[in-house]
Amino acid sequence: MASGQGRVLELAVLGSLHETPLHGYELRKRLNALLGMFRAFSYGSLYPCLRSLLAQGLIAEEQPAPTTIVGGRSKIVYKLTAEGKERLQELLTQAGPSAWEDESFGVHFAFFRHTEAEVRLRILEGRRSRLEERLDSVRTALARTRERLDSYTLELQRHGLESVEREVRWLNELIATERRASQEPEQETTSTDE
Amino acid sequence: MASGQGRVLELAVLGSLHETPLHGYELRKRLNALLGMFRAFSYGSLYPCLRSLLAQGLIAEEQPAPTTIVGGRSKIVYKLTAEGKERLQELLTQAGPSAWEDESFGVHFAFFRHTEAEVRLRILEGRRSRLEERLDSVRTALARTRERLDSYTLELQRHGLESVEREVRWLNELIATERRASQEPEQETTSTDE
DNA sequence: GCGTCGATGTATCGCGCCGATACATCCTGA
DNA sequence: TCAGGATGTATCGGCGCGATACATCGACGC
Repeated sequence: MASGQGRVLELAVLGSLHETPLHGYELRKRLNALLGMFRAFSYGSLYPCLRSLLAQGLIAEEQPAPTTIVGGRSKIVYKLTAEGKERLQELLTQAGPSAWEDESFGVHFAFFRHTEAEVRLRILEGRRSRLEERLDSVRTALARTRERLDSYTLELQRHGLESVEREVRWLNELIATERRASQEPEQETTSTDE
Repeated sequence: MASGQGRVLELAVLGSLHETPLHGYELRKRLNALLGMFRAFSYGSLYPCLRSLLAQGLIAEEQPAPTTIVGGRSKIVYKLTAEGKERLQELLTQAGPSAWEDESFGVHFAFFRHTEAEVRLRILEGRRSRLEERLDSVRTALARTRERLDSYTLELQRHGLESVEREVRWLNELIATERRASQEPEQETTSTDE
């Protein structure tokens, strides 16, 4: 497949490094603090990702003042290159399934600050329809079920349905807010900052 | 690793086949109807899993009346063997991290009907403390954050926190119900526990 | 001074499982 | 009549998690 379809990590790393240079260990901490509620980043994917990004020239090692280093303490600080910033912008522009699936939506959302309003809206709507389609399929499957389910299965269904419905409602609010915000500034063509 | 640590699929397949014999396609539909809100089972893992279970003798192919088959229509129906039932019981007895992690908890819960009350309780409590520990780490990381976060990041945190808190509350209710149910047969000690 | 324990730090390996894809048959409807 | 959709089995690439292995550091007790 065309490179970089499912790489959630690439966006996560590039996005984090955009704020400030970091080394692997702290990068992971940041990421888990930011998205720990949704997913858990691990070294097993982080370091290979950093290596790959380094090889692509999207990030670079940053040397601290070498005089202060005494014991040759290894601590590799990475920073975004110009190409990396470009790539990040490119990733932030993409509004496709790779943006609104379970694993990736949170990451994309976390960097919405750097995303264009139009793209934000399309991602939010994409996620919403993804969830609604899931609700549909589960509901119809449930309705077609002949045998009566035990109470645990039922409770699991109920809880799952409720969770997803709740997220849909959350998305509805976000979408409404986005729409409102994009129409409010009649005068002035909005700030195309950075 | 000792075999069968992370295999959520094994339990899912064995558990489903315990109800009634099924073939791959329908097995997947069942599973996705049952757990589609939490995860999506795919053929890419289902068929290899079936093959593995078959090789282990935990499931077996079931022949329909061969006279009615005309065109050599392939439709491989699997059923649980005696060993399979044993293995299923074994899996249902295990209350460990492999039971209360995100991907596996739903599957274990879905078959709680066949699980001992004590094991059910331990899994529910394990899941709860898993979530609380996650809440803790994210909350403290958030509190330690110096820089002020943008509104999107904040909203993501808020939503994530709320979702997890909600699940904890759900678990609390379930645990209370389990406790009540296990004490009902005795005269009540008016337990003011916790 | 000495041991140990936890946090910091980089790195790799196995492999479970997903998504996409291919291919074949059956049924339904325009 | 034939296209399209549901049914059905199967494989391949590869992402990313969990476990693990090291190494250094500061803090603590003793």
